Amino acid sequence: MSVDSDDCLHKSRQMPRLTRQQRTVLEVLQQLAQPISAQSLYKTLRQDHRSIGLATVYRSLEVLKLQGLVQSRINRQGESLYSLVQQDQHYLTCLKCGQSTPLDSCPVKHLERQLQQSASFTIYYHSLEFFGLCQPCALLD
Amino acid sequence: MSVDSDDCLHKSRQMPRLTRQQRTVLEVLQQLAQPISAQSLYKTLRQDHRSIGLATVYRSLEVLKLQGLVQSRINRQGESLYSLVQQDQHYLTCLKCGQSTPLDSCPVKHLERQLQQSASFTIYYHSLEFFGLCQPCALLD
DNA sequence: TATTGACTGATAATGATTATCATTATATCT
DNA sequence: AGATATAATGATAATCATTATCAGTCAATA
Ligand SMILES: [Mn+2]
Ligand SMILES: [Mn+2]
Ligand SMILES: [Zn+2]
Ligand SMILES: [Zn+2]
Repeated sequence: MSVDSDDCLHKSRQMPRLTRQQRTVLEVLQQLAQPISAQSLYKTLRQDHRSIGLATVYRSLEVLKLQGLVQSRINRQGESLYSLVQQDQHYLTCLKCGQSTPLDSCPVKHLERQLQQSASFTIYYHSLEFFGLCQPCALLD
Repeated sequence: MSVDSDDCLHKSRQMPRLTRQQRTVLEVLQQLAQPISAQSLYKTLRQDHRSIGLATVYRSLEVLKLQGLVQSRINRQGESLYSLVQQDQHYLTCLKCGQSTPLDSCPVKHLERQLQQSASFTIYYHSLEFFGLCQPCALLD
């Protein structure tokens, strides 16, 4: 009889329960539909009067990634954007103007499952992005 | 009758011929089998006594990307690595130890051609990478 | 050859991320 | 519970790849 039902969600080993700050960071990501940078997340929390240290924001995101809960991609300006792993979004990005258009579905879901089995590697998420020129930029030549 | 055979390689418009520095950067990438950072490329050229300014290295790489000749990906430390677009390499990367294992072939070549036609977007290259835990790191739990 | 605009390189500025370290919270004992 | 060891936090400083600046140089064209 489980007294603490939350335990069911975790592996048998001494998987450390998430700290208050780590849960806060996770909640922000859950409420957001879009990837967000660590800096923005930090500022968002300050405005909400739920401030946590900037270093802790970075550390929490790292922990959550290692748990397989959070993923990151790096935008044009070299800034990391974080989101839940279940957000599985991919983009066409223009090298000239930087505009990103999302694809309407993930083309490699199946491939990931396939790889998962062949390789001795636990896959948490993937990144896939196409780069080139959008129509307007291509016309300028 | 073409007097200058090199012209055949370029589009009709006034595609500016590459400058000496831009050609130097391109040559380094051609001789290398591995992606290289702008900083390393800069140092390599210094040792070769073919020095060009660091800013020019960055600018040249940008020009070459816009020409569809060069691609970049961002490594674990947030540093951009550059290579020729024809190098079509993808990795499994461990979130804990950072070790990257290359895949032995590109799983999305066909997909790229398919997208190219449907979308009004000129695709130069793509990035695809899988993240998770390698066996040793997964065992440590 | 003079004019014009693009390219270069030295250097300074930027800004996201990481390192440091004293403090605080949490877990593990007796 | 109280004592002790261990991990997490937050303020701040340090790092370092990249970008901005700007004066000087090169290259094309008339
Ligand atoms: Mn996907
Ligand atoms: Mn590929
Ligand atoms: Zn564009
Ligand atoms: Zn590993």
